[in-house]
Amino acid sequence: MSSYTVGDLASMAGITVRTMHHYDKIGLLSPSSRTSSGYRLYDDDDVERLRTILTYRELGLSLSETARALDEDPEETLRTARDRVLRQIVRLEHIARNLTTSLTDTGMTGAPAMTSEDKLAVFGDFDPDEHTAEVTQRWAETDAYKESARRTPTYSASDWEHIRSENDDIYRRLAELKDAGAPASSPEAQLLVEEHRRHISRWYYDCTPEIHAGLGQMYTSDSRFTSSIDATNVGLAAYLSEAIAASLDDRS
Amino acid sequence: MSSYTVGDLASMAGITVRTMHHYDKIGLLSPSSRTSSGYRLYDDDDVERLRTILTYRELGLSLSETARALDEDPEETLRTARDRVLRQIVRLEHIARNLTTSLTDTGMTGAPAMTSEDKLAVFGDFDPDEHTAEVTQRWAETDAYKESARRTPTYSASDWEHIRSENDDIYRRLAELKDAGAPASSPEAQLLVEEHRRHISRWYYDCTPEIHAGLGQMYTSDSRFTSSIDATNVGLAAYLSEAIAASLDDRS
DNA sequence: GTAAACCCTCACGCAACGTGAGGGTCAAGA
DNA sequence: TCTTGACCCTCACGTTGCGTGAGGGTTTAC
Repeated sequence: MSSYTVGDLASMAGITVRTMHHYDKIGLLSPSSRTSSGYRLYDDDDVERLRTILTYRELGLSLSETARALDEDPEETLRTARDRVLRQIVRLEHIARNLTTSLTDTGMTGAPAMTSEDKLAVFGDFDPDEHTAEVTQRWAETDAYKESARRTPTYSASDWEHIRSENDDIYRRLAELKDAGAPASSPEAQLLVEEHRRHISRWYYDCTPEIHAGLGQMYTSDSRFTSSIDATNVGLAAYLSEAIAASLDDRS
Repeated sequence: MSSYTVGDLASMAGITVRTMHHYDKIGLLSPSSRTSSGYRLYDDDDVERLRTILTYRELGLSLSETARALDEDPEETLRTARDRVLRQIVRLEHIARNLTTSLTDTGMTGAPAMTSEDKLAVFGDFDPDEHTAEVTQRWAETDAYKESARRTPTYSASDWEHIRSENDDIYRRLAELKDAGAPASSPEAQLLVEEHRRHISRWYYDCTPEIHAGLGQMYTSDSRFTSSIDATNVGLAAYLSEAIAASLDDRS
């Protein structure tokens, strides 16, 4: 059982003593003991906790989110974090693509990085998927959404094409299952449900299973969703909705 | 010549009025005029400037950096920004891969998630940032880690493989040019020089043309570099070195 | 025995705005 | 004309995650 001073731990972790003080003050990581003269003393458990904290921080969680995550299921946290990281990657890739074209284009006018598509994108002039806008709207009030509410990235035409085809693919495969008579709770369908959730998480917003469940309900209760989805295959909306509901039952 | 109020511009750009006020106060974007009653009025030039500002912000520049960038060479700014974005993508991709691995592993075994190894694995032994590599090192020496220290599998083997193949590819193509008799200053060679620089920027550190030039000199003056590069093709180190030097002459 | 190297607790500063408070301004409708 | 609601204005304090001293004890090494 070894113990460390603030300085020890700070240099080990590559952070400053001030950061340790800060984590102590906000109650995120308090030393397990103090010396008679008031020096902070951390033990191995504290080290472990700090490691976890720093991991979450690296993943982009705020300190309050980290505090919550420490009391929750690590797997859930990691899943959420990964979805977030993936969306971040998509966003950066989009930016990088535009930067590259801007750089290789001869047009070095006064306004940099601004292809006409960019200008539209920045000002959100193109019309994004109506349904997602609706969804985002509805969920904008929930805490779950607020937490990870980053601006929705602006996708290019080719991005949208890609997203569309990915989406169509999921619908198509799901329709095949449905027509083959597989129950909505079957493992095959459940895999597609998870893929569907990840699809939304990756391209739109952080779709937790709970939010996904809310979406699923709307697929049957909101006719705009229903008709949109049933355009691929009649009855698919209901099937998907049922499958999503089943996935939740499965978890609990 | 149209003019807009703060609210107009804010809603157009998808930002808040407060943000506009802020940009005004810090002198980043002040309205070109005011009404008699003090309302801010922005003209088309202001709109253009705001667009550029938001683009830079999107690229991750701070507002002070943005202010500087507005007065500088757009191309240089974009190049630096892109390198930064690319490195960021690499970092996130690495994290995402490891998160996926952690998730599927724990999911299958049912083992408690987020062991010490997991946490190290998320960032692992590949980290473009030298500093954090040292930090990881120091972590590994704590008692807490030693206790539970089983060897962490090298998740980054595939990363390195990828980097190696990318590097080899550049060398190979450059060697072809050399053997075909193309001068080091030829456009084809220069394209590869740029690709080489970007390769380094993407995987290792921010390699400015100046740093690149320094590297190029070492390729001939430091035998360790020379022999390593000449392993692909004898004389390649000198050729690459010359090509890099030529790229600098070209710029000035 | 003293100097260097730690540690402590305030407490203000920074970025980039969010969020009211308290109060004018402007076009539209009763 | 008068009021209502949707704008606009200027303070000015709150937030996050610390940085950076200020002023002052404590420990350790020579």
